[in-house]
Amino acid sequence: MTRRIALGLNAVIVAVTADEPRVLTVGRDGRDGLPYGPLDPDRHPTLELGLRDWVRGQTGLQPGYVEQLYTFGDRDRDPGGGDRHLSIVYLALAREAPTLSGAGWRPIYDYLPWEDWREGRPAMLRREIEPALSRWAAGAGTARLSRCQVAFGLGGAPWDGERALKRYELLYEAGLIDESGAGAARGVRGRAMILDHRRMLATALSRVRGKIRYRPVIFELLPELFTLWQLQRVAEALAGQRLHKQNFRRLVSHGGLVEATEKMDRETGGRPARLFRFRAEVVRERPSPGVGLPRLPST
Amino acid sequence: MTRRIALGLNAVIVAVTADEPRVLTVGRDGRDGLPYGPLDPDRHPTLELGLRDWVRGQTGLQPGYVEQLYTFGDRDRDPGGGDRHLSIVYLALAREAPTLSGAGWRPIYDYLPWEDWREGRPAMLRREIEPALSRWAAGAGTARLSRCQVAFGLGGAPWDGERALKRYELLYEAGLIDESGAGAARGVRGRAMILDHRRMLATALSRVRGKIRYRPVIFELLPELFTLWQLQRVAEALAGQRLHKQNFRRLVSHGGLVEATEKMDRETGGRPARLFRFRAEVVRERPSPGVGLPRLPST
DNA sequence: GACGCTTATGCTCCGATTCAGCATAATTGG
DNA sequence: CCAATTATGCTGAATCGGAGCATAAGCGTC
Repeated sequence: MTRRIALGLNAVIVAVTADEPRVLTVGRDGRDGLPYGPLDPDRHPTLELGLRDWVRGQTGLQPGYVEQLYTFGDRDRDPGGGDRHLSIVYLALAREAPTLSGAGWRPIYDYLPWEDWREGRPAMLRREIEPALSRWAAGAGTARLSRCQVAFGLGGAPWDGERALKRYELLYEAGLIDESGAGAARGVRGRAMILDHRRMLATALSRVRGKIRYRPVIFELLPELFTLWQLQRVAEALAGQRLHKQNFRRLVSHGGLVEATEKMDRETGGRPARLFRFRAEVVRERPSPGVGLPRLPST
Repeated sequence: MTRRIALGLNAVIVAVTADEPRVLTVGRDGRDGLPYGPLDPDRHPTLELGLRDWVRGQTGLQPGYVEQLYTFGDRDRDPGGGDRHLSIVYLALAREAPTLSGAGWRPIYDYLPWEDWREGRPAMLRREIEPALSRWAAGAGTARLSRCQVAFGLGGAPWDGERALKRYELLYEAGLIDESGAGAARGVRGRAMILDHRRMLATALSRVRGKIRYRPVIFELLPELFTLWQLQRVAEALAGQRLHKQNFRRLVSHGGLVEATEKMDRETGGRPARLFRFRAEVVRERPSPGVGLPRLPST
């Protein structure tokens, strides 16, 4: 035997444009995939530099913020027999910019539509996902049912945006995801990706939703100057839920996360909005500065 | 050229005994290291199973809770020339148990003594670390100084337990850590480990301190039944700081994290303490149940 | 220019949570 | 019985987060 190990680098590059969170994808065989390239021990002194190298080459983009997300290496992700394929996945935050042809920005919620609660609870949850999960959990002990309830906020449990990965894994395990091989579900529960790239996306969404609460990473997605409404729309896009406008303003301004400038934005349609900028000093004042997202009570 | 890639698995196994957080180490060449073994693509269907396999073989331990921590792969961690060494590091939580000879439990704060604030601010911070960092930051622009202040809670910034990794990295970068090669500091700033294993430990400490806030993982370190005082001591040991007793009790009990049993512990020396157990149902009621640690105000 | 529409922004009220300390209960060892 | 020790309950101040009202400042229409 003695299979060899192939080590790849993947990037989940996130941007928010037109109030929509998007991920940078590259087309492959007519299906979507994430930017990818093998680690080259000679050319890449660090993993992160290797990743940036591949991203630049495949998409033309040079993201600012990059952090390691997870390393996927289970055997069942190998395409055929032969080598064992591991992938070290990074999360990157960027402002949307033109890309090389072949790459493009796609709404994250095209792939994970049940995660977008901004227009209320997605109807597909009740119409498709809940019945299917019920069938899957029926007669399989209470553990499975309980996992479904916790992940999807059923039976009195609250919906937690940060459990996006758990939800994806449950749907996958239940055979409701294209990638799991059950052709019957084809196209129904969100757009598919190659290999386990959609799982990577779900991992990234979970991480981002958690992270914006306690680290000011959201400003990586915004221009230097922005209105509080723009900031709120980006936070809502990532969190997948609406926020209370006045309270959001108070939290970020009283929290010292932003500071007002003299400039105004007159394109709002109503009263002009003041332009703000990120206050980098906040990390010296508070232990975990981030945008306050509400902990939704139960459904 | 064409260097090959060697893929290893490391475990940071944490337990708390006698009010002291400990890590499981194995001796190598008279120095401490973490349990380690190469990934075997044939024997290990998943990374986690591979890790558990190595841990059991080297220490005799079978930890309950395991999660992936980080993948280290920068070139500068390779011992000599030749292959590129990557390591996928896992965090495990366990109850302390006897181990095979060669392995043993060591206090985490032996390696990272500046992280233990339970007896007040460690004197070494003012006596050794602050002066050395000042010298290192002097004349190197404000960015370096600012990083030191944020990481170590200087100049009005608060001390944040979760920044343990940032602190270790700063000390390393400043040449104040044995492992960074500056022999002058030998033994002064905590016990050393082989390779970059102390960095892995710092990563694990950061993760644990963050995680106990919003996931009930702390119960992995406790027996089935425990008193609230035992629970608090474990939380204090990990957080590296003292907590207010009455409030801690109220947070965990009113928060639904634990439930009282009929049993009592009479070994307390004073009034017997009620024994509690973890309430697993709490994850269905609250989005992020964990033990409440105070966000320390500035120093 | 008055009016209505839209968006921005400031402020209040209230309930929940957190912080700090006091008070009381139930043991043990003299 | 008393003092010491530990567990546990409770109270009041301070803070935070949630929901809404009120006002400001632009636009277009008549």
